[in-house]
Amino acid sequence: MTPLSSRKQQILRALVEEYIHNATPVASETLVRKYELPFSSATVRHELAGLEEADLINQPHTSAGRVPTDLGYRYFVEHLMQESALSLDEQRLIRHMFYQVQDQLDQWVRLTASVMARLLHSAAVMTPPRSAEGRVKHFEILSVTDLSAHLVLVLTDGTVREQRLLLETSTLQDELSSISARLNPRFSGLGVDEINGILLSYDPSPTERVIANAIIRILEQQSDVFFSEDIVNILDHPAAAASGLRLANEDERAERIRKVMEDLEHKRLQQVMDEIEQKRILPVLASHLPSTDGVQVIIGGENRWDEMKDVSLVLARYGQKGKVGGLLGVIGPTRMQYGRAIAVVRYMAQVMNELLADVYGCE
Amino acid sequence: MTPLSSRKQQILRALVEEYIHNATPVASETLVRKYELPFSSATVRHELAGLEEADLINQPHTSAGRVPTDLGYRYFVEHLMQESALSLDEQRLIRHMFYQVQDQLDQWVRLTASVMARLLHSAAVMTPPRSAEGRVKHFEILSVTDLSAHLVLVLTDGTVREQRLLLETSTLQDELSSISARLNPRFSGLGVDEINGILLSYDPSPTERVIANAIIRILEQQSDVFFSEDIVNILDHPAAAASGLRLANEDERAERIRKVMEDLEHKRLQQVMDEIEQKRILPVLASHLPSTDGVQVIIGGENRWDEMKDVSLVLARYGQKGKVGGLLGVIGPTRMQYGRAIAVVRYMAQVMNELLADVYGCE
DNA sequence: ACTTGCAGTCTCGAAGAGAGAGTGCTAGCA
DNA sequence: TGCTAGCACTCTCTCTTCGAGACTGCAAGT
Repeated sequence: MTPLSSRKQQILRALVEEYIHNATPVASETLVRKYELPFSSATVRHELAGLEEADLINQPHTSAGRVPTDLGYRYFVEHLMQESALSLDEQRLIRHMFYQVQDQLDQWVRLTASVMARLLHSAAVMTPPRSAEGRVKHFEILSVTDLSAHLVLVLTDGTVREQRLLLETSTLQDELSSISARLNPRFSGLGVDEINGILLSYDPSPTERVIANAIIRILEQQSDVFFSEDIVNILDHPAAAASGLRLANEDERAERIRKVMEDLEHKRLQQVMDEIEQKRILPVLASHLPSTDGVQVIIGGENRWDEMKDVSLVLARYGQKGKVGGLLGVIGPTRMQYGRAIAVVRYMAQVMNELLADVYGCE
Repeated sequence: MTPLSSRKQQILRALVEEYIHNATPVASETLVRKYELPFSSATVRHELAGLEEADLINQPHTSAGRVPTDLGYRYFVEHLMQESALSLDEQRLIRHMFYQVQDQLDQWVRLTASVMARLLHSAAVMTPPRSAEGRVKHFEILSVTDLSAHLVLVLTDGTVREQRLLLETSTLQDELSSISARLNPRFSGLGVDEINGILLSYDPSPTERVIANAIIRILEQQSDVFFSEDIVNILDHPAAAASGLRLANEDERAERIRKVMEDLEHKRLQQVMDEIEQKRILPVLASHLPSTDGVQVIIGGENRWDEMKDVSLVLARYGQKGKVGGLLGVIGPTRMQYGRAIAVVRYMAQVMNELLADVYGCE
C-alpha cells in the first residue's frame, strides 16, 4: 500500500475518532468544524474520495457521510491511534480488588473478565491459567463420606485442581491418607503418559485405580473459556423523547441513532459470544495469537472469519511462555475504543502476570 | 375473591395460553376460533368484561384484545394450568450430562443453570449448595511454592472449599503436613465462634494463624448466585421481510410483533439479572421462599417489588432442610410457559437432591 | 492548490388517509 | 334469562406522499 499523505492521515484519524464517538456517518463539514482542520470541507471531501479509493472508508449510500472500513480501523490502530493509559485511580481500584481476592484463585478469572467488561462496556473473554502439559507435584485426598472423597492436586506449574471421587468400597480418612502417602512419591513429577505406564506395570487396588484415573482426567482437562459481559442499560428513555426538548436537536438526533446502533451491536456481540462458546472460534483464536507477544487486535474477523463480522477482538496472552498462562481480552463492536481497550487489556495481562509470579513461579 | 364460573375459567385459560404463545393481545373472536369454544364471540366478550372487572385481564387500549394481568397469571398458575412433564428423552439427556460431570462438583451449578436456561429459553439462577452454619470436618494443606500453599477444607455438611494461602515464612510440604496433623484434631467439629475462641486461648505460630484465619474466612463466606442465560437469536431476519411473501399475512404480523416483544422482554430480563447480581433482590428471594417446600412462582414481583415488573420467577429449594442445599430457578417474562417451567424446575431440584444424596448425606 | 458555490441525490420525519381489528351496545330470539 | 347477531365506533398500524435537510461531487473562481 502506498503510504498516506500526512493530511490524509490527519483526516482519517479524525474520522475514525468521530465515528467511534458518535456511531454516525461522518460528514466532511463535521470534520472541519469539530477538529478544526486548517482547510475547507471541499478539500476534505477530495481527500475522503482518495481514502475511499484506498478502501479505508466507505459510504453507506451516496450522499451520506463516511464510515471506516475494517481496513480503515486497521490503519488507525497501527499508525494513528494512541494508547490511553488507565488513570491512577483506576489502577488503584483494580489493584485493590485483586488484593481482596488474592487468596481465592478461582475468582481471578471472573474478576479480570468483569473488570475488562466494565471498563470498556463490552464483553470480555478469558481462559483460566493453564500450562500446556501438566505434571503431578503433590496431591491429597480428603474423606467426605464413607463412599466419596475429594482429590486435590497440585501440578508442577503451580496450578491446583480438584475432583470428587466416588469410591467403590467404604474408606476412612486414615486409609486415604496412607494411600496418598504411598502414591505421592510414585506419581510425583510425572505426566499423563508416565502414569498410564505405571498403571500397566502393576496391579493397583480399586481405590488406587479410582485415584489414578481421576488424576489422569485432571491432567487431560481442556481449559474452558470464561465470559463476562457488561450489561449496558440500552433501554430507551421515553422520558427524554417525550419532553419535547428540541433545543439540542442535532445532538439529540445523533444520540438517537447511537442508541439504535448500540442496540444492534449488542445483539451482534451476543451472537458472537454464543459462537465462541460453541467452541467454533476458540481454536482459531488460540492459533492466531502466538505470532507476537504484545496485544493483538483482530478487526471484524479481518476478512477471514465471517462469524466475526462487525466485531473486533483485542487479545493478549498472559503468563510466561511455556509455563502457566492463558488468553485474555475483549470483544466489542468494530467501532470500539481501541486506544483504551488495548491499554486495558495490556494492563490486565500485566496484573495477571504479576499475580501469577507472586503465587506460582518464584524464580 | 368470588370463585369464577367454569366458563370464565375456560376462557381465561384459553386467553392466557394464547397470550403466552403469541404475545399479542387476544381478541374474543380469536378465542372462539382457535379454542373452539361452544359460544359466540359476543358471549366471550361479555365474560371478558367480567374478567376485566376482576382485574384478571387488561386492555392495552380501547378496542384492542385482552392481556392477562399479574393476578390473571396467578389464577392461571394456581387453578388452570397443568404441568407439562419433561419427555423421557429430555430426562435421559439431562441424566447423562450430569453423569459426565458427577465427579466435578463445581460443574453442577453451571450445568443445572445452563440446562434450565436452555430448556426454557430464558435465564436461570442458582446458588451453590451450602448449609447454614459450617463446621470443620477435615482439612489438608498442599504446598504450592515456598511461600504459598493451598488449603482444602471439608465441612461436616460434606461441602468442600478451598483457598490459597500466602505464607509469611518459607515452608515445605512436610512441615505443612505436620501442622495439618496437629490442627486437624483441634478444629474438627468446630464452627467459627469456637475456632475464634481457641485462637484467643493460645498463641499460634504465624503459619498456624494464617491457616486458622483462612478457615474462618471460608466458614463465613456468603454463597453467591450463579447465572445462566440462553442467548436467544432475536436478530431480525431482513431476508424474511424482504421476500414480499404476503400470503400468511396474519401470522406474519403476529410474528413481527412477537419479535419486538421478545426483544423488549430480553432487555428487561437483563436489567433484572443485573439487579439481582447487585444483591438487591436476592435476600428478598431467600426470605420469601421458605413458606412451602415445592416450587414457588412469583409473578411480576407480585406487586411487592417494582424491580421485578414484567418478570416472573419460578424457584425451588433443593437439598434437605437445614442441611446442605440452595435455591434454583428460572427468571423469565411474566408470559413464560409456567407449566413447563415449573416442571423443569421441579425436575432439576429433584436431580440435585439425588446428586447431593449420592455424594453427601448417606442416611 | 484551495475554496466557493451550486445542482443533484438520498434519507428521514411529519402528516394524512384508509384499512382493519376489536370492542361495547342494543335488539332480537330461544 | 341467557345467548347471539348486527352495527356503529374507536384506536392502531401501515402506507404514501412530500418537503426539509444533509452531503456529496463537480465546475468555476481566486
